Amino acid sequence: MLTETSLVADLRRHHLFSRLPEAALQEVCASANLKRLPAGASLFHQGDKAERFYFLFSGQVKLHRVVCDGQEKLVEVIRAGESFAEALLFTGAPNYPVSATALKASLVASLHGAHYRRMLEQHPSICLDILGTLSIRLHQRLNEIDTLTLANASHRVVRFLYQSQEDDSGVVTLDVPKRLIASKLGIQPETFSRILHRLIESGMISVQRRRIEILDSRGLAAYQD
Amino acid sequence: MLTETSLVADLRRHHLFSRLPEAALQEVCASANLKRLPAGASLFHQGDKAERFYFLFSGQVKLHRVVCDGQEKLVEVIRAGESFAEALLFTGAPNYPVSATALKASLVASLHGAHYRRMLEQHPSICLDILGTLSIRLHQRLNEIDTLTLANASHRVVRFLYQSQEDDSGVVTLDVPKRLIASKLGIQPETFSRILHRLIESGMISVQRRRIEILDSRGLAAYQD
DNA sequence: AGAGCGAATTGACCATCGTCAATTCACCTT
DNA sequence: AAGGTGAATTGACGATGGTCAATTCGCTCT
Repeated sequence: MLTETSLVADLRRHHLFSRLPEAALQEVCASANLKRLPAGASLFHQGDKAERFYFLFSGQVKLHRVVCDGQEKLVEVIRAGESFAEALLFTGAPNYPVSATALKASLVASLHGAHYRRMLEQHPSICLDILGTLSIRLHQRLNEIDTLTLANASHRVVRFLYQSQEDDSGVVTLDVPKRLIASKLGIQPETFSRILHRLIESGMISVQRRRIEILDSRGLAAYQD
Repeated sequence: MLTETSLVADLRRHHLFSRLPEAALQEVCASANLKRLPAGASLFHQGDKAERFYFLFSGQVKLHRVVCDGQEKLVEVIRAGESFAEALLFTGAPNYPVSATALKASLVASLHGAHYRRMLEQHPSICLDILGTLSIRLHQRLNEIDTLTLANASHRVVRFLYQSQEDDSGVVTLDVPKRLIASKLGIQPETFSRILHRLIESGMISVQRRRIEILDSRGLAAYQD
């Protein structure tokens, strides 16, 4: 049960809920659970029965997969104000395709999927909005696949840096450990470290802790090996 | 303008149109163009203004991207009865993120996106169906990203073979040239050829032209290097 | 401030895969 | 049937990136 008005207001700002009539939102909140997760806590595991989806009020959660040889692969980092595991609302898939683990202490709402879905059927106009965001995610994935099939690791890192800078300021602030970035790029932490080093040596970037600055944007673009 | 009843019936079978009222479907057909493409013909290019989406009646179309160094990357092969480029109906993205080229002589309907979208707003219940298929695609991409980040090329090939066998029969029939498969897996044609060869030598599979048979399913599963 | 711990870095070595080139193969046209 | 074209294969070589191990760094907890 979700009652705090500031939290309900947070929900309201999300596209999954923004166009719901007041009564419908109340109903959603009534069937919601609030969960506090300490850093490192697991929310659900890949393969678990998927009945609920989530909204992150504060903190940070990672979605990740375990591939055959036990290696972990980062899929996405969820930030405050974002929902996750909502795609399976629509696929009818019975299990989570990823695991969710808190990176920092987090506050999440757990929502009942079937319940929300019934709500949606009564307010179908919202579907168009959701279609929009889902399509955008699809394109993001397409982009990621591009990155991963780009010939070599340097390409991927450079591309990652480009895509991660906020409003072309040339500044990239990593909000997760470097080894997770490496996992997302499909390379080893050692390789990631070495490539950054090479970029520093050639004067393209500078790195302090988790803050990376792009010094020579066009040089970087041309770097591509 | 699309009038042939057998073609309209084909459209009807597709989830984008199956639940449209008769009058709405008529209207969609009225604004449709029919196009014949010889093998190798281009339908649209990556970056082109995206106002139309497509339905493939017969033949085969590939969606592909060109990455920085001029290499081509296969994204998807479209088969008869499938629609494509429909995701951008909802993203509002102004340009195609991929190129479309006929692999075989093909017959496609070209549909006006904005027109269909207006139709959808009047029949919002269909959106739920579409949400379903879109979500499924999202999962497919997730799977593909898994495949691509799996450590080595052999893993990817083995995984590809598994996923491509029709109903666990152990038979995989490639419907595009091997070099395109290689491109989809993010490896070179030479590497693909060598890996298949290794699998043949160890008795895991047999290959005749484009027909691959999995002989030792569990051995293949264990192969993983 | 110091101890402890995981992350990050660095070095050395080696397997893997990409590249270039030559050859064979399959299919299509004449 | 012969010739031509692009795909597929095979070989040789080298660069790239993974693995293992040792060391340093940075943060947290006492």
